[in-house]
Amino acid sequence: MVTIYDIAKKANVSPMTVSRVINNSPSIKESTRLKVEEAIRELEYIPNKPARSLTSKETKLVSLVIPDISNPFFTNIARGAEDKALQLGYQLLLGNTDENKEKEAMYIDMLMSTGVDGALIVPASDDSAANMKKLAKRRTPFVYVDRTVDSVPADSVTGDNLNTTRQLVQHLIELGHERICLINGPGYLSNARERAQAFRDTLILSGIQPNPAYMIETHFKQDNLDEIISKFISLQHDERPTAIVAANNFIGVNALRALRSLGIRVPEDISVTCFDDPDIIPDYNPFLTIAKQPAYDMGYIGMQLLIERIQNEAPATTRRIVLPAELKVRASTARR
Amino acid sequence: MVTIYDIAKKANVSPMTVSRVINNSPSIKESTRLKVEEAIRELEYIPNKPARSLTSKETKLVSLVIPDISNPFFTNIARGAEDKALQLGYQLLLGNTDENKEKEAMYIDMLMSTGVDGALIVPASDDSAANMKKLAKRRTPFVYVDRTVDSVPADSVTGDNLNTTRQLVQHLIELGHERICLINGPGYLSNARERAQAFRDTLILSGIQPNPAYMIETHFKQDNLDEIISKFISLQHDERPTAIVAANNFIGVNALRALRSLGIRVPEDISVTCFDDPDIIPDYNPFLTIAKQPAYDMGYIGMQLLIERIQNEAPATTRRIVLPAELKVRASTARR
DNA sequence: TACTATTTTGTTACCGGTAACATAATAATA
DNA sequence: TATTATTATGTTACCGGTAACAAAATAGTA
Repeated sequence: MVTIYDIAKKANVSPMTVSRVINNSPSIKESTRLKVEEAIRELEYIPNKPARSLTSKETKLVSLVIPDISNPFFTNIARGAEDKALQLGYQLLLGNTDENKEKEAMYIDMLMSTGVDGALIVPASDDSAANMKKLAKRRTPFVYVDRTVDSVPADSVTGDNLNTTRQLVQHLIELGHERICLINGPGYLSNARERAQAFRDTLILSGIQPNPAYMIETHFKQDNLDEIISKFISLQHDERPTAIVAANNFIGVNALRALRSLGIRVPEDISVTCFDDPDIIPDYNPFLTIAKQPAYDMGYIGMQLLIERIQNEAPATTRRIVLPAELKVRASTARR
Repeated sequence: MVTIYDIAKKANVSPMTVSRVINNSPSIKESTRLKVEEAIRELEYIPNKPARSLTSKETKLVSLVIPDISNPFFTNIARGAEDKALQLGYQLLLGNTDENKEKEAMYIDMLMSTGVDGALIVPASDDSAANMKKLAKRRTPFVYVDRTVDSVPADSVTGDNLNTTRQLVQHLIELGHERICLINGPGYLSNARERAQAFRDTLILSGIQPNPAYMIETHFKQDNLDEIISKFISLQHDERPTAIVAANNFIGVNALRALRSLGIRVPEDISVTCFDDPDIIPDYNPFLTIAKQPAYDMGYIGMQLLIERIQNEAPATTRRIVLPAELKVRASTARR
């Protein structure tokens, strides 16, 4: 391995001078700079970042901790985050928690040990608080994306759950639906809670009494929903929901599958709508009516906030960026 | 920051003893081990990996360099790679080249500087050879996934382009198609070349003379194909292709879009088939007949090979793993 | 020309670990 | 009990850089 000492010898200067050239310190005579650069080129010297980190206390590494890169919503967050990171000279470490807080804890430990300069996190649960506290204690900056853990404050970039839920529900109400059910994520996630609240509020605002039986908590992963759906379907006709709001793309697809397997037609028998696109290619399957959250921007802006914080360019107060979604009315919702 | 020196002081031992406890060296008295572990817990000590890297010459970091995480094919590769890496104690760095060899060069430089222990690479071009040579010179192990750069040998995990292309083409021939066209990736990519070759060979084997006009090179990205497709469509009736093989998922979708915008029906007027699924959720949009390559496995196995190589457990010769694809006949191909 | 200010380069120590060797403590053996 | 193995711990130097200070070289001024 070629080090600054090799360069120094070759260029007949001290290692410190080489270091200065590498970091283009101003007080270097042009002639020595050229001499050193020549040697660097000839020996194909590449600076050793871990060594540098030892004194500089920074690694130029940031971590992205998400539930699952395979969910297009998170894929887009990842792409946005990576683009911004690269642009600002940081490299991105990826971790998939699978919504599991133990796995999350592992990543948090690894990332602190690796000495990343900061982390962009989609927390797995409110119980992630312990993990977040570890980061906070270590003064490793981090930013929440999509969800927050309110007991441990930090900058965040999230969707506007209130208005997005409202858009979805109002769209259904406008189509004449009243018995609308919400298949939500788990209540220990901030976004699921916000969506539940907004769901209730919107119904009430429209003069519809929310029915707790119509609000189900599942999780944000791919799964079989036959049981839940068939329970709805087995209700007598005037009790049966006519529309479903799924709290994310996977739940939406889960619901669609269960309905199909039960022989229920969408949207003829029941309307379905959800948060986020199951497709990563826009409009490849333009069937589901969705509220498309700006996932790429969430990652991009989140990384921006994070790096500002890393570089001490952020205000002392925590910043909460809330981004609107776009309602894409397509074929899975119909007039009642 | 808490260091082994702090622990040493607290536990009344030398730093070296602390180091030994951390690395659970065998020759440590049980009582001191407990004492030290106690101190580690109390002070919440976390080992500093960059410092360790300085002497150990390893970072436990591996890099994944792919064209675009947003392509579900690469998303699955990434997930497979990350799962294996985590399992073997490595962290994954992500880089998107956008099929651009200058961007690739940037990542290669960064990754060498960061001192990753190895890299999993989907090369952007045959001209990536210069980048791969840099890695080889530095003795940074790397493994090709999906594509190879033959001038710089290394382990590889690729799809079985020959047989996969054959499956696709034969499926079309069995449906009575003869004027089949291939919309391929760029000729400077090994997989595109192999697919072109297999395409020609399969036709000849079936007694069909390959028509060079039916073989188009584009690129593996999302793009507008109206021009290319309308050129095909404008051919007189008995010259007009009746089926399209797209060399990847994006090209498949590009073709579908162009056909739709030109008012051509699929599969009534023309059959369409492609490599890889545009969906990441299996069968979410079960329209396109595809050859589904085992992307997750490619990433998983690729990472396995890479880490074996890193740990000097690999044979001296380069290994070439070739994985078969699964033909999923769906709705976009029909009898002629 | 002598002296001071400024620019350029070098020296030393340290970042947080670990390898290699040295020494102290304990156990085994005669 | 003295001597030798063995086990447990400590010392020193180094990994590849850089910060902080020191010294040398050059420029500016009287």
